Parts: sequence; C-alpha cells; structure tokens
Amino acid sequence: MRIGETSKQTGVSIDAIRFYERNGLLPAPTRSEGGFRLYSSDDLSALLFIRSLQSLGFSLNEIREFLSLRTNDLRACSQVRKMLDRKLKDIHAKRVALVKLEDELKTALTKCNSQLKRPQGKKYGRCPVLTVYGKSKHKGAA
Amino acid sequence: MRIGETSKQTGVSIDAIRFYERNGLLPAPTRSEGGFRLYSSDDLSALLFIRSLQSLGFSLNEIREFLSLRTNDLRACSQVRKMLDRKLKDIHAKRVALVKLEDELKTALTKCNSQLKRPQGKKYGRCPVLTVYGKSKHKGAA
DNA sequence: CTTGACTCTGGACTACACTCAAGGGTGTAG
DNA sequence: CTACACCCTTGAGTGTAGTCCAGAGTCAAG
Repeated sequence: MRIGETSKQTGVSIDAIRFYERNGLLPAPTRSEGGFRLYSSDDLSALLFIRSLQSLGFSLNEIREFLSLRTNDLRACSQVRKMLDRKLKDIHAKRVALVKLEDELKTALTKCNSQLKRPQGKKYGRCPVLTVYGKSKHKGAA
Repeated sequence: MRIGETSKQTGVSIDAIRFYERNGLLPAPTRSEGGFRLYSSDDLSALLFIRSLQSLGFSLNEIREFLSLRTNDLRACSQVRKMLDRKLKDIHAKRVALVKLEDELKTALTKCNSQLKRPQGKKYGRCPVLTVYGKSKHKGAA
C-alpha cells in the first residue's frame, strides 16, 4: 500500500507519515522499483498506536521510547517497568486533576444555567462563572 | 510590586509575564516613574489562574477567551456556558481515555513484574508489555 | 556619585509537531 | 505515447509557548 492510501486509512497526513519516518517513529518502509514507499498492515497499526498514545498526551519522544524498546528482549522489561511506573503516576495525577476540573465545570455550568433562567430584565448581573475566576478577590482559582 | 518579586511569588518567569502581557493575557500594568511595571495582588492571582488552567490542558488562546469575558456582563454567560460545555465534553473524553490507559498500564506492570520474577536463566522471553503493542518487526532508529 | 541589582525594549532563538512548496520522477489508463 | 494522479526529496514556513540576549535606563545603599 502506498503512502496516500496509508494516509487515508489512518487519518495521518502524508507529510506526518514521512515526518515520523525521518524522526525514527516508523521504520523505513520497503520501496517499489520506482522508489515509492510501500506500507504493510503492521505499519498501519503502528501509526494508529502513535496516534492513540498521542491523543493521551504522550509526546513523540515518549512514544519513540516505547517503540525503540519493542525490538529488545526481556532486559528491556525492567526499563519498561520504570517508564510505566513513572507514566502511571503522571496519568493518575492528570486524571485526578481532570476529575476536579470536571466537577468545577459542572458546578459552573449549573450556576450559569440558573443565572440565565432568572429573568432580571436589563439588570445584568455578572456571569457567575466569571466572577468566580474574576478580579475581585479570588485566591486559588480553578 | 515589581516584576521580579511577582515572578518569585508566582513561579512564572519574568519573560513569561512580559510575554503574557504582549499577548493579551495580562492587562498592561501601571508603571513607576521610571517605567518599571508594578503589579497588584489581582495580577498575582491572574497569573496563578493562568497557570492553573494551563496545567489542566487549556491553551493560552482558550485562557485568553475566558479572561476576555471577565469584564463583560451576563450576556457573556451564555457564551461561557457554551465554552464550558464543550470543554467539559473534551475533558470527560480525555478522562475516560486516561482511566483506560491507567488500567492498561497497571495490567502491563503486573505482567512485567511477574515476568521479571520468573527465573528463566539466559532464555529471555520478550517483555510482555512490548509484545502487547509490538508487531515484532519494528526498528526504532531514534 | 558610584556601584550593583534590577528593569526596560526589541529582536533573535528554541523545541515540538507538523505543513507547504518547488521541481522533478513514477505508474497506469486511454 | 500522453495525460494525469500520485509520489519523491529538500528545504522553508507555521503556531505555540516561551527563553535569551544586548544595550540602555532605574533605583537604593554606601
């Protein structure tokens, strides 16, 4: 499969695919007689793997770390374990923060809705969400 | 309070503070006779607000959107509501994905540990985590 | 008045993750 | 054989979020 089709299948742009190759995230693919890149389904799944890790907040450098270990044997395992451990802590913290934010946003949304429902005519109160964050006297926002 | 002290108090670098000003995230502060920026505690909390939203994955553009609404009245509220709503969905999806990843990482970690405990002498199995992701023929060229 | 810490502006530079463009080659349908 | 879509490489450009620097000015202490 040539690069265009690969791009369509994965949703990764042609330029991005070549970029990943240049930067060691994808192996150099086999080439046709004329020099066209030819990709296998393995390459497809590698691309999807990259994208899914990326969407979870891993940088390309981190993803490359994972990928570069894939060919190694068990000795890699303890190293992988360290990475996993570190990353797990990161992710946990991120998740906790997101849960907190989610709650805050929900609360804010509720306030917003009730303020909008209350008919006050022209006397606009300030948006309650904004005043929570706003200038007046706030400490530890969000 | 001058910029150096403000930087120390907030942990935001002097350059970043000036950068935020240039980019409309902070109002232009009052100046001393000699032209030094003078910050108030409102500015401090604005900086902390920026940082906390940032740590939760909001871009400076998104943060600026919030900040630019702070001075407006209730009409802003419905707009804020839209932003909150959108962001909430984002965050929820992200959180769900993170929970999934967290689970996967935990599982992987368990496998890793048990593989490391099993004494197989020189016969290294492949790291079980890597084989989950790996399609084996990858070369990481870093 | 001088020193030294601090601050000013403008502009160059960085890292990341692409994206686009120019100028040319490949592959296939008609 | 000729279009035409597709692909190649190299290199430059984009947006984000800053950092760093030079050269000059400010301010408080001695």
